[in-house]
Amino acid sequence: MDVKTLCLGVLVLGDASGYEIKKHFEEGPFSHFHAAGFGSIYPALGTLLADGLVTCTEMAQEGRPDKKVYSLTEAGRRAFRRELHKAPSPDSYRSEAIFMMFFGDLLDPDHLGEVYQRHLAVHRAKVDCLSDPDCTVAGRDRKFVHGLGLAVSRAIVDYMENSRGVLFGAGDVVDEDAVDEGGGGERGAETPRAAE
Amino acid sequence: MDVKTLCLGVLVLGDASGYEIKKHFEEGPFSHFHAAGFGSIYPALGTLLADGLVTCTEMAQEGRPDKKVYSLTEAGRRAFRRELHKAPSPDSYRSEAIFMMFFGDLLDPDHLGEVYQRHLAVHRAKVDCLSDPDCTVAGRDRKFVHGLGLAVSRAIVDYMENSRGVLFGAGDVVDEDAVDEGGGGERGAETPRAAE
DNA sequence: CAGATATATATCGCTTCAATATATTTGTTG
DNA sequence: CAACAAATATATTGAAGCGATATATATCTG
Repeated sequence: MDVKTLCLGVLVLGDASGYEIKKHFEEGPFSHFHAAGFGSIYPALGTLLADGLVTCTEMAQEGRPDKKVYSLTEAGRRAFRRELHKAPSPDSYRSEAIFMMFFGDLLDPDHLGEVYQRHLAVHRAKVDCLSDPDCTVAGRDRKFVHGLGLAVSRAIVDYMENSRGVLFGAGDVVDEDAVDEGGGGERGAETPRAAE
Repeated sequence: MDVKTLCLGVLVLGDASGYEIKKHFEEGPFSHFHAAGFGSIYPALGTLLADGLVTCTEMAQEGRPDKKVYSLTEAGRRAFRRELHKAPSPDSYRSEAIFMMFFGDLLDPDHLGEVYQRHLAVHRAKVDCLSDPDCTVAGRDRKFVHGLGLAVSRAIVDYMENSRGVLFGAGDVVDEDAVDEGGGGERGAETPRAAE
């Protein structure tokens, strides 16, 4: 399944521009199980347009740059359903943070603590986001997928909180305040201190 | 973090050939959170060799084709530790199966049931594999990562079993024996013909 | 008023992936 | 025992995708 199909999937939910499609992968309901960057979305939309699977309406807006809003055609909808009926390729999960923790014995304890805290913070933020009532979705299948994402993130948070000692060794607990956010400045909300 | 670093990580665990490195990503402890194919492993090993981060011993074995066994050099070990101290890039999880279930309303009910059963079977197999005492690893950090993988797979299995009704709708239960897989076979099992 | 952030599209080069080619041995099955 | 499939082992190639970057403008923040 390529980026073309992913784009068709977003367009099933409603018309969108390339920029908005990317936001769907970053923030929307797709963010838990797929991703795509500009470098693949724009060429994909070009191909889809050439193949007649989408149409494009240029919206010259005052202020912001022109917006190219893409809509699914009937042929596009059919092509999407056809793709959905193929056999799914196996899941792939990649986590550099977990890779680093796996080699924790080679790591500077401070850095290990930072990687651990950051990873935990990311998944806590995900739980918060998915628990937010604003974020609820319509339709039984959407609800199912939403719940699955929440269950996984909760499992990660629970495990990491309860098995902290396995990673850091009992009696050798790293000072938690030392690993305060400071310079990183990405999406991670402030780190609520862990259970102790 | 590129494939070169991933290969160095495998070689930290012990000398290996390209073929064996790939098996580590398919079956070993890395399989839960990373992957790499031949098309990236062999070029990566070539670069590492040219950079002096690994050495290569050609083992002319009777029977099977020659085996090129790679070993980490001191420079390689240093380079690996340096890489490990960079900031990890965010996790990425991609699942075509979940994508399909998300659009379950557009799917043939048979195909939806198949995708669901297959996905559940894959994660049940993962739980079995990780619960197997043969599979236990040494070292507190390895144990931590191992436990994390198990926790996630368990959460997926539990959620999918308990929330079956959300996806399929109460009263419209799909026959379970139709797509049963048994415990043992993992990905390679025979493909029951899909719709089309 | 400066600088950062958000909206919006697009391209380039490098990395990575899936498929395929080659060669040999071991296991299976009719 | 011949025929075939599967495992062991390395390598290449073409296509796809990702990260970084360029461009342009508007709004928000200090």
